[in-house]
Amino acid sequence: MRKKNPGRRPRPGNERILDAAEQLFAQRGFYGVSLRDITQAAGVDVALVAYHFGGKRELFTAVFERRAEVLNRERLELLEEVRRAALPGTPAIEAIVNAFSQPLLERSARGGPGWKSYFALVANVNNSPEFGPLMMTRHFDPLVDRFIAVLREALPECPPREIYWGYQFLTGALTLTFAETGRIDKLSGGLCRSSDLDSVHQRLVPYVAAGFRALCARAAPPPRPGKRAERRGAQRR
Amino acid sequence: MRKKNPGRRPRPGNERILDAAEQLFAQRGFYGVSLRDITQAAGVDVALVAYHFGGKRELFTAVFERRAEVLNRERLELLEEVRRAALPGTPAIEAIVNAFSQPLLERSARGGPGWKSYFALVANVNNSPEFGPLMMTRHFDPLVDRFIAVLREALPECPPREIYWGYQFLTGALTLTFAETGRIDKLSGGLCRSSDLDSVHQRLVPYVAAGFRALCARAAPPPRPGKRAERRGAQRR
DNA sequence: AGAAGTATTCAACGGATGTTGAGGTCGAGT
DNA sequence: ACTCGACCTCAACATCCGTTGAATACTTCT
Repeated sequence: MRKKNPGRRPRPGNERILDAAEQLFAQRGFYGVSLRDITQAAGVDVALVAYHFGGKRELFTAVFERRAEVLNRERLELLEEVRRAALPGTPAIEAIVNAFSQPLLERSARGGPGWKSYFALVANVNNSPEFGPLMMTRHFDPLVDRFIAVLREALPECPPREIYWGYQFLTGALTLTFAETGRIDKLSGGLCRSSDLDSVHQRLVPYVAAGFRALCARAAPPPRPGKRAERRGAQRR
Repeated sequence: MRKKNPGRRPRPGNERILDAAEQLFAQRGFYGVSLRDITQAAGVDVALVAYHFGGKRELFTAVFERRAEVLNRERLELLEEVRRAALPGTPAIEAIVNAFSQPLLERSARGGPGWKSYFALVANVNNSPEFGPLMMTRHFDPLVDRFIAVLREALPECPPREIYWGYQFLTGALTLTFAETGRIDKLSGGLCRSSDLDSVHQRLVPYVAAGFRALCARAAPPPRPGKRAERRGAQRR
């Protein structure tokens, strides 16, 4: 299993296929790309896909799995670190949300074009009724479970249901961000740029943290049962 | 072998095609569905697509456009009504967000299967780098501009940029909701149901409103120079 | 009833798709 | 020197794709 590197072709065929597939799948989805598109972009023969991966579907999941493991390990470590640092108390919501989203945004912003494509692909998969439930659940649920457990520790009076919904909204916001469709660029007349993931990160964390707190406040109204406050804005922190 | 109209054909061919295309496109995206899939589901001949719409692409946009107009009119009316009702002041953030999302969630929840598919399709398009910028911009931007203008009136001290980001997060959360992938059902062990859009609505509004306020607070820290002054790199406008 | 126009079907086209099997190249192990 | 197995190419397959033009059914108007 030696890796020869004849300068012409810097990476072995299977990795070149994964790279090309990553970019194209992210751009146009599973059905929008043909194996010939992929192998032509990778500079290899069509049949290599069957040889290395078995078929188109397996290639798709291989692309998806390639980076998931590294990612989840890093996020889990960061989460546990945040949790330990806060002992004997519990971390701030901001810190938890940060541990969840920062590794993603960091890699999408500065991890190179492969990572950028990868997150666009994840965004695609996450919103797909066909692939979402299968692939996201299989590769990300253990991490998400842990993340939600820590959130529950940090918000002990908040019904779990509220935390799940809060997580769903967080994921949605993140997902659209990763798609980087450039729509907000046009909408804002250039004031915001989809690609400016640092701006996103600075804002997403407080946004989501405030959202979580609002959900908790809604579920457990203040101890003093005066008149029903209805939907007035004055939630206290 | 002849299908001679068993029972009845309640709708003309072009609408049956639109209905079938709506459902299938929502499920598997533009490239994941063939014209034969669609016309077979609609019970008509393949060639009818070319006759009525011109081609597959045009059918796709026709599906997208069909419900956009009605929807935007209703949302705009609701928004203006909310604005008028608050005069001479400005509406609460909650009311504005509600005017934006309630017509969507209401129709997805109780508008019938066509509407449900439609929103899943919009979710798909919104996250697509290929179709998103074109189709969303063309059909929804005027409404979004108006919505953001009202938000700016209601948050006069908030830099516009923050409002655009807040809107982006709102759209992302809404979009994932419409996809109804069922993932949160599994994650929560049945505690939450993707299809329970009333639960979503009750929670999305306070979540997003709190998020907007947090963004504004972050951009314009309180006038009292207390402990929070150390945030350097602040974005003054 | 007949003409006109619209709606729908039929059959076929060239091309693209995913997959397959047989063969080729090349380095490593014996 | 020879084999072996990993990696890759080539050519072909059956099928499906979107689109097209001509033929047929149905409606409407006169």
